[in-house]
Amino acid sequence: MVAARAPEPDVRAGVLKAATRLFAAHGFDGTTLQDVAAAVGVSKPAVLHHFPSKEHIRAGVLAAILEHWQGTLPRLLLAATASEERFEAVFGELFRFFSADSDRARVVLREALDRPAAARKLLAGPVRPWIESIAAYIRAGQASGRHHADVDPEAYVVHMLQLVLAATASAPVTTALLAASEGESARGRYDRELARVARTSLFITSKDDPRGKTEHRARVSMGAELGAAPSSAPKPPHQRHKGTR
Amino acid sequence: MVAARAPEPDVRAGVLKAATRLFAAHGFDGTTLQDVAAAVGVSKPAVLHHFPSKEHIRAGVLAAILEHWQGTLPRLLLAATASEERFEAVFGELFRFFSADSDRARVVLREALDRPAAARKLLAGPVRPWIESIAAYIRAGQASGRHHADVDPEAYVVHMLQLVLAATASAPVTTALLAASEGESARGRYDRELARVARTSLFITSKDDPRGKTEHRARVSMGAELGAAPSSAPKPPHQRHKGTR
DNA sequence: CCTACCGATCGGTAGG
DNA sequence: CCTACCGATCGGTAGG
Repeated sequence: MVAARAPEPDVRAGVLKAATRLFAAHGFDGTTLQDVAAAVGVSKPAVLHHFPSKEHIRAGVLAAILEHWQGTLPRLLLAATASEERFEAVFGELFRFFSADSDRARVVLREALDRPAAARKLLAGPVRPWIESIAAYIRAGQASGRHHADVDPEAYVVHMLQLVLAATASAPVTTALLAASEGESARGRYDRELARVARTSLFITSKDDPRGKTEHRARVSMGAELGAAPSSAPKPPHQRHKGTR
Repeated sequence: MVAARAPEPDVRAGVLKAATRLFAAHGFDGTTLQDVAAAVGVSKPAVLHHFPSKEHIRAGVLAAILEHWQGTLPRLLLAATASEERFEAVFGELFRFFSADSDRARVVLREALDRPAAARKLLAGPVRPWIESIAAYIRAGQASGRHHADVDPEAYVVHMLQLVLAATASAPVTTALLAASEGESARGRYDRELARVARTSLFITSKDDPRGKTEHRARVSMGAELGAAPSSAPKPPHQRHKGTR
């Protein structure tokens, strides 16, 4: 049949991938349709065949990020039962997702800067239930004495979300300030301190002295990706079908 | 005589002020010289008389922010002697500076996104000594047992800088998620939790129980701007009088 | 889907 | 003569 040459089997997916990278690096205004077309390997009108306008590409990029969380978060919240497990599951997945492709963090951050009104609606709409359900877990942790009593649950979640976003997005810039120590890269120090801040400001540690880590502390980590090696492999969303009843 | 009407006594200062606001809202690429000129009330060539190019305006905006800290931080670090005072002085000034004009935070954040290489050099150059000196104070606090032993000083400072920047820059967006409770606005909850996260992840509190604050905690606040509501009692966050129970 | 274009608007600069 | 601008328009390029 036709299609003797197919440098990109799915132009639409290629456009979204290229646009995510280009929007992250240069912003929406700083990226031309020609840039996107060249990155995909097609012509500019070809891009506009799959997306009616540049604005539609922006919407598509953001929708792809949003959809990941709509499919992931409910499962995470249902699967983990213990408080520490839930913290590790949600915070770890949050960190891993944006760390695996930091362009996503930059795109989200730029969107908040470029179109605050639209971002507000997104937060007030589909994002709000996620925040609320995590906040509810924090309240349960406060009631049972595992979490600091003076934590403002919603505000805490918002700040941690923001911190992970900002830290991931600007890691190439900010890690320039950190020297690599023996056995740990600058990025390793950076990521470990990020997790420590999130954990320490939420959990009440039984031993709050300088002596060292408790097993509790070791448990509440963010998995192998954070502990030692730089996360090279984005975790495939391979899991059982949903509905953990 | 000259200058019958003087809508702007200092065009250069007016350009910097307007450009800061416009770059913050729409980005460098999203702002035209005509936008800047119109905001100042002069013609576009008039703007280009004071700044050889648009790029020089960008440099001027960033220089103004940098100069504030070059003049402020050394004094703050010298003035405050006690550990808590130093934390309050530096963190409070950091928060107040960007909170007083959140456009500055957005401009800095955008610069880190738009020109990571230039931002890296800025951090590796004039910013680095600031981070190092604050980190040295944290190490002293660790040695005397006031700060958590597992804090990574440089990484902590970088993350807190980032958190204040991101929180201030996107407050108009993110506070949409927080409801105002009795006696405290959504922004008040937001700012208070920000300070709490910074404090709790650094200081070892003598009493780490849910009972309430010590005088120690009250001291380590960020001044009148942040402590709008007297945080004397642990406030029940976010309760609704009607709705789902 | 490409080549060939359009209305407009960009940053920067001419003469007066 | 200098400065601090203005009205008009330059060569290129944007999204569509």
